[in-house]
Amino acid sequence: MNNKKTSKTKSTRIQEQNRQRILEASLTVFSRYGFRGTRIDQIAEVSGMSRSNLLYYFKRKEDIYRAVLNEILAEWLEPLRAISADGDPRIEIGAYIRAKCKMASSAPEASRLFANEILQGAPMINDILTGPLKTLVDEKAKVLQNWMDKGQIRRMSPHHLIFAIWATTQHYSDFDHQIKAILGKSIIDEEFGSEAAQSVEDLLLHGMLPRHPEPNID
Amino acid sequence: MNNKKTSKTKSTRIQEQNRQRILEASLTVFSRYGFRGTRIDQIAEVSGMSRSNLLYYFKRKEDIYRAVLNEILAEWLEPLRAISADGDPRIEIGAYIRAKCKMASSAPEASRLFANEILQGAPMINDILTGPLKTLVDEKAKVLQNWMDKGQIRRMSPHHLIFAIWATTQHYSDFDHQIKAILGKSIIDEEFGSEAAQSVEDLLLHGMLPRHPEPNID
DNA sequence: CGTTTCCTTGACCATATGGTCAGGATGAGC
DNA sequence: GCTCATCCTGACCATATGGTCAAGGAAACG
Repeated sequence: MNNKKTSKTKSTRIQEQNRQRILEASLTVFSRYGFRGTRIDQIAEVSGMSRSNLLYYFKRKEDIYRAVLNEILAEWLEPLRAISADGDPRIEIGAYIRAKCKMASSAPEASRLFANEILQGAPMINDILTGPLKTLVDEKAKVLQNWMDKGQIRRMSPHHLIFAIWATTQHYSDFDHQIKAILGKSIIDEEFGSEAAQSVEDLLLHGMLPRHPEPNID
Repeated sequence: MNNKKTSKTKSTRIQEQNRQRILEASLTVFSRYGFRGTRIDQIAEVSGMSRSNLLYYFKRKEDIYRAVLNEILAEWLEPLRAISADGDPRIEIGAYIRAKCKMASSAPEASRLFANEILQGAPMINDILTGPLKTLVDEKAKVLQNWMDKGQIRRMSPHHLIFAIWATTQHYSDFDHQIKAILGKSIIDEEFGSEAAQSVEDLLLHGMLPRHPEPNID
């Protein structure tokens, strides 16, 4: 039953395939309707397999949900982790913003899944938010604070700055439908994606960099 | 008190009261679980009345949902409408940002309801998004554009600027739970609310104002 | 008081939904 | 081909859910 039986039972490529198929379909449906609003049959339909078969791979609806969540969680936080205290803030934060925009463009459903989960009170990932996420954010806030102390970026609340980056970038995936209604363009569209990325990066960098064009301190 | 009871027109204070009670409870539940994830019984429970009685006032779940949506829609767009083309951009946009933050603080559920509706593809308000909302946004985008042409704010995509304001302000209500997990503070808390408002206003204004401290051009 | 209209309720129904199960189909190794 | 483990399915079940209904209260109003 348990995957990984060390040597032999390799979870049979077919198993690997179907699990993946289910997870992909689940991401689509869960990201749209949230946990409670999602019906197993929908996932089955989207994944193109019978509900019975789907339940053969995941005993419970909640199991699928948690699996999807876990699968994208690490990758989701990666860009923030990548911010280096030793780098130049313009470069580091600029890269972070671009990475987040890239993700909004290439994985909008993941963003919406988290949005949905948070909206519903984060019942499944609350421990992650208050644990690893908080730790990571606090750590990077210190990095920002350090840059501020050195005068490399303007003095402001580092936490709020992080929230602003999250908000502006994720907005393009979470509210994609609204933006589509207003502009007729979607973040999925690569061209619009880079246009949005540039806008956000420009606005935020200008907002956080000191007014007097900071002399190169090399 | 009973001014208009003679004709068959309802009003009937008791009716007015109960409808309101239902709408309030509905906002709470719908904003959390979205349309599909919400159960009528939940609304009944939160509103403190029997499901039968609730269905006496609203025949269908969808009727309640639409009613709530409509009730808060106009008020939701009001701040954007209030932006005056004749004012100073710093004042106008600053006021807009503060108004949006205020709403995020005082009516976070309304924000979350919209967020949920958009996430689910805006099935109920798509016509509003592509109609009145788009019109309003386009109109205000022109106002911004005009300010840019006059050099009062930096040149950038006005639409993306509006999105950035929406994103940063609404983030505090939509992702309140996440912020609470990280900072231990909620946008509901008045003190934190104004702290957030200041941060956002400061960051965005600095981001959009020209670098060289714009001389008063009065 | 009686009547009328409005308000509330519990019982009821059809269907949707999450989840189980026994057994049949399929494929891999022999 | 044969065997066994894996894979898949339709039938089935218990409960949840949206929604209806008839009838029992309460309030207005003469």
